[in-house]
Amino acid sequence: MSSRDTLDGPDFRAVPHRQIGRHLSEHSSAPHTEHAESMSAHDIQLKWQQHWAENETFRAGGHDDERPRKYILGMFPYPSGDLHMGHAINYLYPDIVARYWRHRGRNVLNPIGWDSFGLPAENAAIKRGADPREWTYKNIEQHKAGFRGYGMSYDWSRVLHTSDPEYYRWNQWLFLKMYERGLAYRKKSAVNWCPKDQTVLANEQVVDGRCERCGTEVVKKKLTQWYFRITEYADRLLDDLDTLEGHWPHKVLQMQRNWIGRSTGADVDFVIEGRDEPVTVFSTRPDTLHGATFFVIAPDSDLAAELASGASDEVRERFQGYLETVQKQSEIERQSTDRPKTGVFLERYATNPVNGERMPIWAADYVLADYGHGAVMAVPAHDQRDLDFARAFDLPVRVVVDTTVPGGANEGGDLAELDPADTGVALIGNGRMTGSGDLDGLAKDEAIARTIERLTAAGTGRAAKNYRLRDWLISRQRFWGTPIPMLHLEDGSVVPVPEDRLPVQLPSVEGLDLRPKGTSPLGAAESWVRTVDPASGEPALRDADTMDTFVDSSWYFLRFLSPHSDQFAFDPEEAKRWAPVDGYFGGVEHAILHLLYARFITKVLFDLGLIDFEEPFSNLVNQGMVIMDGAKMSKSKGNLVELSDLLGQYGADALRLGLAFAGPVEDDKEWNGVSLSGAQKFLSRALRVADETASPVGAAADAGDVTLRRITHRLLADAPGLVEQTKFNVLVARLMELVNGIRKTIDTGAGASDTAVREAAETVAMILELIAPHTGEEMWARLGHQPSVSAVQWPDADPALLVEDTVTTAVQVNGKVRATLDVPADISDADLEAAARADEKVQRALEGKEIVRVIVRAPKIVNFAVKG
RNA sequence: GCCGGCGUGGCGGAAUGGCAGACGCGGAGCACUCAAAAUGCUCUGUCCGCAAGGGCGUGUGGGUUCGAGUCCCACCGCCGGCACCA
Repeated sequence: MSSRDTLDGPDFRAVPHRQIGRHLSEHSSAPHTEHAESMSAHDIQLKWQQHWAENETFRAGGHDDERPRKYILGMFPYPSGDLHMGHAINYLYPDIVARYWRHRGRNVLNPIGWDSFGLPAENAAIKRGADPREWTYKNIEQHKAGFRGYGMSYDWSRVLHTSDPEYYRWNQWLFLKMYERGLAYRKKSAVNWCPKDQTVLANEQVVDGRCERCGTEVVKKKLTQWYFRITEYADRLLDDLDTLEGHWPHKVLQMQRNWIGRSTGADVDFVIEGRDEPVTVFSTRPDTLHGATFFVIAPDSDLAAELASGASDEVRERFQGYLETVQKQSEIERQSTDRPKTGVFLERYATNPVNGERMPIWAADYVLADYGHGAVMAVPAHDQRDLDFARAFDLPVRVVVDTTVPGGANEGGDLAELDPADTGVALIGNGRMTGSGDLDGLAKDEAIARTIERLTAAGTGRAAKNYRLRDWLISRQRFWGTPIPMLHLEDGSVVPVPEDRLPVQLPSVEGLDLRPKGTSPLGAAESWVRTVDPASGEPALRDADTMDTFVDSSWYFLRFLSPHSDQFAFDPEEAKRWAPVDGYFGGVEHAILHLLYARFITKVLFDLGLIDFEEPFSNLVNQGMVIMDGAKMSKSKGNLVELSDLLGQYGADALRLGLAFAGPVEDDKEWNGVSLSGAQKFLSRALRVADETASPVGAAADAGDVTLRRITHRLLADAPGLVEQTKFNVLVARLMELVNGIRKTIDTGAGASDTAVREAAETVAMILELIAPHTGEEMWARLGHQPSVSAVQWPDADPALLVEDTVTTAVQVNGKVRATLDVPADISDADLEAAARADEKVQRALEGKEIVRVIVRAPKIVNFAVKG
C-alpha cells in the first residue's frame, strides 16, 4: 500500500491474483447474493466453490507475474479411502497460510498431488482380485472432491500422481542419475524383512523391531538389494541441520541428529595371529587402548566365520552352534539391552598395537556386524558392555583412567574401591590417564589426540567417524511401485536402461498373481521381464523389484513447479523461481523418513547442478493429530470421523474454524473438545454484522467510532505476526473480539451506519477468509463488493490508531498491584510517579513503610520497593 | 541409560520479564417470547467477608530481579526420540 498521510480507513484494493492490472469488471459476474436468511451454510459453500473453480481463483501466477513468490505445501496424501479428520487438520493449516500470503501481495503456489504408489492399493487389489490402478484413481477422485468441498485454495492445474508413468518416469531418471554418480548400488547384506508384507524394509521403516506399515515383527534376511548411498551425505545431512534451527521444529532437528548418530574417534588396526591382513576397529575412546584386554567380533560377520574356520574342530562347532542361536533371535530380542552377555572364544589372538599384548578374540552378539567394522577392542574397565562381558567370562580388567583425580568423575574417591572388576560399574567418566606409558597424566581429549597422532605416524590407525545411519535400501518386492530401470544380462552384468527408453512402464496386472511371495510379482510377467538390452542387443531380464515409495516423495515438491513437462523431472528455471518450499506442513511421523530422504535427494540434485539450494524446506511445521479419547483416530479402532459427513452437517467453514481454534498447531486436538456448533455460532454472528452494516460501500472510515477502529487496526497490525507464527487459534480469538466489538457498536454504540462498522466488517471478511473462506467471501459480497475477497490486499494499520490516548498503569508495591491509574499515554516518568504517590490506595499501601527504591516505566508500571 | 519437550481455572487454551487466566466451551442469572428455540446482555480462579476490601494462586523447593507463568538450579510427573552403535 502506498504511504498515505490521511487517516482513511483501510484501503481494500482488490487485486486479482493471476494478472495484476486486470480490472474487477473483467471478472466473471459476481454470484448472486441472496438475502441472508434464505441461504444456508451449505448454499454459501457451494456457491463459492463453484465461483473459485470457474474463475481458477487460486491458480499461481505465471512468468509475467512480478510479485514475490511463496511456495506453500502440505505433505501430499496417500489416497487411501475417503478424507477424514486427519486430512482436515493437515491441509487446513497450509491453506490458511497460502490464503494469507495472497493478501500480502505474493504470487502463491499451493499445489496438491497424491503419493499414489504403495502397499494399501496393492493389498486392496489382492483382496478384491482387481487392479491397484482402479482402487487408487477412484480414491484420488474422491479426495479431490473432498478437498474442493473443504474449500482448499489449490492450484488445480498442477495436480500430480506418483503412479502416473509421466511421474514415475522421472523417478527412474533420478535412479539413473544416482547410479551414474555411484550413489545407487547393489549389495548382498542382511536386510530387514517383513514376513507379512513379504518385502524388505529400509532401516527407517523399522519401528521398535516392527514393520512400520503393518506392525509385524521384522526378521533379518540375506539378500542382494539396491541401495542409495545416503551415508555419503551423512556429514552434510547432519551439519546442515544447524541452518534450519529456528525454522524447523527443534524436535525434528534433534530426531534427525539422533538418527544420523555421528561418533568421532579413531580406526585402529590390530594384527591377528595367523592372518595376513590386520583387522580394523573403530573406537570413540582410543585413549583407553592400553586398557584393551580382549577383542570381540560380531558372530554374524564374515570375519567371525573366517577366524572360526581356522580354529580347532571343537571351536568351530561351538561357534556354529552359537551363530545359529544368535540368528534365531528376533530383532526385538537382540535389541534388548538387559540380557546377559553371551559369546564364544575363537582361540585366536590379536596384538595390541600400543603394547604388543596378546588379546584373545571372542565372538559375541553384543557387537553388531553392520556398525563400524563389526569388531571392537574391548576395554572392560571403561566400557560397561565390555565390563559385563569380561565379568561373565572372567577376562582381565585393567584401569587406565584415574577418575578420582581433581576434576574427575569420582573426584576424591578411592580408586581401589572403585575397581570395575569388583563393583561391576565401568569408569566411563573423565579423569587422568594412568598405566598408559607416556600418556599418563593426560586428560581424555589430550590423550585421544595424542593416541591418534601416534597411530597415524605408525600407520596403524587414523582419526575416523562412524554413523548410526545406514544406506537407504530402496528395492521392494512388490508390484505397485516404480520399476527399477536396470537390466540383468546373461553374463551376470547389470546395466541401466538408457534414459531415452524411459519410462519402464509397469505391465498390466492381467494374469499376474500379486500375492506377496518374497519375490516381486513383476518377475512373473514373462513378456515384460524378457527384453533386450538396447545398448548391446543382448537378451536381458528386467529388474523385477520396484522402488520404495519414499523415492517418489523425495522430490515431488519440485515436480509441482513444472508438472506437465516431458523435458525435465522439473524445470531448473522454475525451481530457481519457486523453490525451496517456503512453508512445509506435515506430521511429525515423517521426522526421519520422508524429511531425511527429501533432504538427501535435494543435496544430490544440488550436486548435479540442477538446483541452487541444499535444503528443500525452508520452514517446517508439524501439526498435531486429531485424537479421540486420547487415541489416534484410525479405521481399525473404528473411530475415524469422515470429512464428508461433517461437511454436510456443519459445513466446511465451521469445521475449519473449529479446528483452527482448537489449540496450538503442533498440539494434538481432542475431537470431543472441538465445538463445531460454537464455530457455527460465530460464523453466523460474523455474517450478521455484515448484513447489518448500513453505511455505503467506499465510505471513509476516518469519522467512525474510534474505539471500534482501534480494535480493527490493532488486528490489522497483529494478524500478520499471528499467521506467520502459525498462532491460528489466537487469530480466531482476535477475530471474535473484533466481531464482538462490532456487535457492541451496532447495539449500544454508534450504530450500524457508523463507518467504523463497515471498516471493521470488511476487515473481518478479509481475515476470516483465511480460516472460513466461504463465509469470508459471502460477507465481502454482502458488504457490496465484487469477489474475490481472497484478492484483497492487506491494508496497513493506521499507526495513529495503534497508540492509545490514555493507558492504564499498574502501581505495584513490592511487585504486588495495589492500584491502577488511567494516565495519558505520553506521561513522563516523573509525572507518573507523582500521580502514583498521590493515589489514595497507593498511599494506604505505603503507610508506615520506608520507600527504598521506585521503578517507573511510563506509562506501563510503577513499582515501589519498600521496607518495614 | 542418553537426548529433547511439556506441566496455567471444571475444560480447550491466552500472556515482547511488567494488572495471570485473552478468546471460547461448560455453568448461573437476566431480557425478548404465551412458551420454546434462536438471539442479545451480565456474572463465572480460589478462600475470608453482608460489603468495602483483603489473603492465596501458573507441578514442588530454592535462586536471580524493583518485579518471574516467563530467566537460572534442583526435584517430581507426563510425553516423545534414540538405545548392546564400540
